[in-house]
Amino acid sequence: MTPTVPTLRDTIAEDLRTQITTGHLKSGDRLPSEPKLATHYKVSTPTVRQALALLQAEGLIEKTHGKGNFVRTPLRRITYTGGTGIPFAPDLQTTIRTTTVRARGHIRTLLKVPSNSPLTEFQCTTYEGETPRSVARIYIPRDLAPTARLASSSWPGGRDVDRTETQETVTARLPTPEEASALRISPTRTVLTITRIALNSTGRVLEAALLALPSDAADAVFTTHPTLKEETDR
Amino acid sequence: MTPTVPTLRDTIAEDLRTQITTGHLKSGDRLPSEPKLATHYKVSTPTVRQALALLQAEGLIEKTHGKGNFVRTPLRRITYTGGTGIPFAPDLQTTIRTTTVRARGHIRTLLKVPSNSPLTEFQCTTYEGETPRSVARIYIPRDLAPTARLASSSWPGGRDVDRTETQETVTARLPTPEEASALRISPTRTVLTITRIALNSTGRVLEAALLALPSDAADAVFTTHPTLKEETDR
DNA sequence: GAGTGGTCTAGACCACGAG
DNA sequence: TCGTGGTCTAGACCACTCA
Repeated sequence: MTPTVPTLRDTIAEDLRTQITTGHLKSGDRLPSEPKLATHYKVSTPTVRQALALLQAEGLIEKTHGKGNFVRTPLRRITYTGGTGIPFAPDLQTTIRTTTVRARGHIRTLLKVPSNSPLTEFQCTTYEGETPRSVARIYIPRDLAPTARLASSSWPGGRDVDRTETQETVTARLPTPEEASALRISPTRTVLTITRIALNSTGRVLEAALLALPSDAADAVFTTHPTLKEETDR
Repeated sequence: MTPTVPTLRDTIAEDLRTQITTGHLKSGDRLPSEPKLATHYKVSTPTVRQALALLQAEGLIEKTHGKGNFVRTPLRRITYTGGTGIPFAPDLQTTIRTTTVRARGHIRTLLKVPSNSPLTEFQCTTYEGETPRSVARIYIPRDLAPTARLASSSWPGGRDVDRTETQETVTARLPTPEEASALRISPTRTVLTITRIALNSTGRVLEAALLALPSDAADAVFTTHPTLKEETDR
């Protein structure tokens, strides 16, 4: 059903796609310029551009204004592991900026703290070489925040306090302009977002974290060992 | 930095967006036709269409060939809860088709079974009224599959066997053509995919599940209660 | 300055939905 | 049949990159 006739842009995209996947066009290669592709395929440039937009959405090519269209070097996928701090992979560097902010809006709701109560905000960016691979904002009530050992390996709001539960919500959406520029991706490329809150045994929220990762090169992995409660409460 | 000048399509999209969010245009309303919008904004129709494409990507409007562009009735978000069977929300109906297939390719790797070993495949679609909200393919080695009680509330591969670990990988990507038609979404709308495997205490894979949900109306929630092992192994 | 992609125009024709 | 959106054309001009 719905055997719709492939459009010109689809057939052009399909042709380029096979050239890429068969290795005819290699990683990092520059594609012919758009006018050249247009004359080659005997179509107008907008049609070529629509085909390229498809390949861009699939993550196969990268467009750079003034330089050309390039076969995308496949990014190694990075993995966010549930319950941990920030995405992890070998050879990732992380920069962290720490500021103090006042609780408001969504963050306040997540942390269940009064309005304007002081929070420590960690702005984390993970890099692979020069390429940003994830951004995170982590908020911790200031009376819980570690102060002097940010450079240590232990994570803020981490394992030294009793942390009994971590709730993580995963969604995909278009990036905010800030996220797009921080990750250096096009505003049309979706990001995988993770909203995480950590609770202690009294139900107090120890931490709220908002993470964003380019969805075409990121996975989030969660491993659950069912507890007795989960086994019985249904 | 990068205070790029907003383009025509951006300003048009922004105007329509505020009209929608302020309630000027209500849920289900038909937008003026594209030529009318073009004359109203004093641009050409392709420019209007680019603006509409942005709103479509954001999930704010729905385009229907031959009928018009409509403000999208915001879909209630559905939630997939980590470790469970399929997405859940009130008033969701589920259809399940069961077949027997032979293990091969990716599925075989996930289940760690020999090639061509028999599997029971559950093809699940979750509906909210007439609207499909999730699709799932669940594979279980046939010797583990429940046979006579599919209609019961217990889930295949479920809690009656010792299931000690569930690993779930969450990604976002463009839907396959099959997923797009099954979910009745445009092939350009990303889906949130969940790949889940369940292990028993011997490490045997009890189940492999592939789920896909439209990412603009779905969340995946994972709650982890750290075990002693997780606490200590770092 | 040469070459590239980004934006936009002002049309054309086709395909779909509904009366 | 009519109005709608979908596809496509053949240009124009601007903005960016690099030599």
